[in-house]
Amino acid sequence: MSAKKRDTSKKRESILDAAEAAFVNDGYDNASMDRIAEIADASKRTVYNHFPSKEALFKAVLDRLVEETHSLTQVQYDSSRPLPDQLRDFSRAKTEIANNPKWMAIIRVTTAVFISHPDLAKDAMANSEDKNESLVKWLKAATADGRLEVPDPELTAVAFWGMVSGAFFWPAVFMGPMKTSEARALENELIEMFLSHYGG
Amino acid sequence: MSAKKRDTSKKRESILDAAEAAFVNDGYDNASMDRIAEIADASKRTVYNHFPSKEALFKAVLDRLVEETHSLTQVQYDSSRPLPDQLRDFSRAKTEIANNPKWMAIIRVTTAVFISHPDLAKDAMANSEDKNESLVKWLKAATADGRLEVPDPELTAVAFWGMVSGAFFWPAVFMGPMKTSEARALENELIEMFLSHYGG
DNA sequence: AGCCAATTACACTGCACAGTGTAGTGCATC
DNA sequence: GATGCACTACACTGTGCAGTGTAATTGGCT
Repeated sequence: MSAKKRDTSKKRESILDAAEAAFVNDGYDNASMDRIAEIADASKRTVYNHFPSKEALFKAVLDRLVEETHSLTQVQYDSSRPLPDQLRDFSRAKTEIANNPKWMAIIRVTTAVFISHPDLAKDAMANSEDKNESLVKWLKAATADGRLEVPDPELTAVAFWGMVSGAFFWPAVFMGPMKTSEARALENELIEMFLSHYGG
Repeated sequence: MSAKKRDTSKKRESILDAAEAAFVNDGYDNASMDRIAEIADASKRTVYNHFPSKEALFKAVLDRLVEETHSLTQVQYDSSRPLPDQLRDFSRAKTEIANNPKWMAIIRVTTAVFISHPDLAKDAMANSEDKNESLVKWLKAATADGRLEVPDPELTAVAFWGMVSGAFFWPAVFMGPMKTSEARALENELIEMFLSHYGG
C-alpha cells in the first residue's frame, strides 16, 4: 500500500512547475495545456491523468504557493521590543511578498483570474484573514500592556493593512517593487503616522 | 464637408455601449466581437468598419470612460475650511469611483487587462498622476499656511493615496464597496491618523 | 518472467472566435 | 432619379485550444 509502483510525484511536480511557468508567462486564458505538457516534458494525456482539467491544475498551482507563503504569517507581541520594530515586521511580511518576483508573478495572474473567473480564486483568500487576525491580537496585547491606545482594534487593523497594501502591495502588482530606499522612507512615514495617533 | 450623409455617431455609440457591456460581463478575452455586434444591433462588419480590431474597440471604450471621470479630479486648498473636510474631499474622489458600479465594473476589467495585456492599458493611467500632483500642491499650500508641517510633500502624498487606495479602492475592486457606515469610520480613522502626525 | 500502473504518441472531436470578402439594401443628398 | 456611403447578411478562412480515445511502450515490483 505504501510503496507505489512508480514514483508519480516527480512528474506531478514537473507538471506543476511547468503550469506555474506557463500561467505566469501567458496568463490563465492564454496558457495552453499542450504547451504546459511540452514544458513539463510529459504527454498531454499524462497532464490530464494527474489533473482533470485546466481549472484543477490552476488551483493546484495556487495551493502549492499558499503552502510556501504560510511561513511568513506570524508576528507575536513582545513587550520588550520597540513598537516600530514590531510594526515593521508586519509590514515586511507584505513587502517581502511584493519583492519576491516569483510570488508577485503568480499574484498578478491570480489577480487577473480573480477578476475574470471569480469562482476560481476564492480559495486563495484565506491567508489574508490570518494576517488581519494576527495584527488584531497584537494591537490588543500592546493596548493591554499600556503602550498603545487602540479603542477599536479591528478597525485599526483594517486601516493598517489598507495603508501597507495600498502603499506597497498594489503598486508592486502593477509597476513592480519600488526602490528599497523609497520603500524604507515610506515605511517609516507610515509607521510614524500610525504611532503618533495611537500613542507610541 | 461638415454635414455627413448619414449620422454614424449613433451606431458608433451603440457599439461602444455594447462593447462596454460585453467587456464588463465577460472580460476582455471572453467577450466576442460577434456577441458585441449582436448586442449593438449591428452587423459584425459594421463593428469592424468603425473599429479596426477588438483591441482598438477596447481602447475606445476606455477613452470614453476616462473622459467621463475627468470631472472629479480637482480639489483646491482653502484656508478657511477645516483640514479634515478638505482631506475628505480627496478621499471621496476615490471612494466615489469605488461606489459607482459602472465604473468599478470597467475598472475591474481594465485591471485584469492591465495585468495580462500590459500594452493595452498604458493609456488609462495618466489621471492617477493628476491626482497625486493635486494633493502635493494642497499639502504645500497647507504647510505654507502654517496649518500643517509636511517636510516631504511628495512622500506624504504617496503615503496618503496609498492609505486611501488600500483601504477603499482595492477592496472595492475585489469585494465590492463596503458599507457606508464602515467606510465613514475608516475614513475618519485614517484622516485622524494623518492629521495627528502632520499636525492639525 | 510476468503483471500492472504510469506514461507516451497521436489522431481526432468539437467548439469558439478574430477578422475578411462580397453582393446587395436602404437612405440622404444633389 | 442617380450617386455614394453606411449598413446588412452571410459565408468562409484560419487558428487555437480543451479535452478524449486508444494502442503501444516503459519500468518497477513480486
